[in-house]
Amino acid sequence: MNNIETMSDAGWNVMRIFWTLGQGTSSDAIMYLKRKTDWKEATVKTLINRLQKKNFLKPDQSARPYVYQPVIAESEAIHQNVNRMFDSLCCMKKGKAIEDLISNSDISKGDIDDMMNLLKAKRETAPEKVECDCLGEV
Amino acid sequence: MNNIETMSDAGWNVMRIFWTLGQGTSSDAIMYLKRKTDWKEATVKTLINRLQKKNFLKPDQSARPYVYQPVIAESEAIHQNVNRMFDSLCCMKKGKAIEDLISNSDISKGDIDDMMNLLKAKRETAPEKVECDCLGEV
DNA sequence: TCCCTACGTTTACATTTGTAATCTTAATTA
DNA sequence: TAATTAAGATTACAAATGTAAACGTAGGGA
Repeated sequence: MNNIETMSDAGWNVMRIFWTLGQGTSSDAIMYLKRKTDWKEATVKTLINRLQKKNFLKPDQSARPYVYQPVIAESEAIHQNVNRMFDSLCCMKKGKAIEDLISNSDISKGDIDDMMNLLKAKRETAPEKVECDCLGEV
Repeated sequence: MNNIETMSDAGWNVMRIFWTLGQGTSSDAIMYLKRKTDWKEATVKTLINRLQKKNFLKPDQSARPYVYQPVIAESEAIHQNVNRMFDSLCCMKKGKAIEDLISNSDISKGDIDDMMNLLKAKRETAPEKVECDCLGEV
């Protein structure tokens, strides 16, 4: 619920493995990460350790090798992550930033349809203009 | 063009002042930031300094107090920032992440319209499904 | 002209992160 | 059972970051 802890970039890549597998051992992570990074085994182990300390990963210690499971759902983590980043953007620029993301991302037809419905609804109550808030309260 | 340097969160908030003002002195930044943070003056000065070192801010030193100007455009910085973050997301989840952003952001009617047009065009060539790439190359 | 002060520069220091080596211990095999 | 190995834990260390104090100096006012 209240995960104030923030996930590092490197840690994020480790979590993606466990999110996708559902669960796994450290050697699973090491194996898959070898495909996309040139991290040494020790590096992955460190990352797994830090992820545990931050309570993003929980090991089942009843047997060895431990089987690690994500404590936080991927969708929840993504939600927190992208919104935290957007919080730091100028309000006025968020629309264009989203357009930029749409342009640069592969999106399935289904997701596009969902998005268009969402936008259609949102348009009803959308403001004419969103004001910049970069200079703080008036 | 090739700004490999990354902007810290705190630095980002300083840049927003100069982006919005176009240019300004350190006391401008200190003044406006006092409205949204409880940073000491010294903190803002440090941040300005680091931003210079990273070549995000350039001072006009022909007179005192220096007048600082952004070296990188806000739109460009936002572009780099949001796309870098999206690069770290699972391909398959990007669509939903954008929907999440749309839901949680104030967006003007104009931007919504632009977005819908963009989506309409994008839909023509959109894939049925986007595959997860979290486990690396096949 | 001299001092004060605002503002730029340097130094400080704890924490987080990237990246890894090493140590320890449980488990497997000879 | 002894030796080897795999994997978890501890230690390492530089760079970046958040946060700020202290220092030095040019320019304005007494």
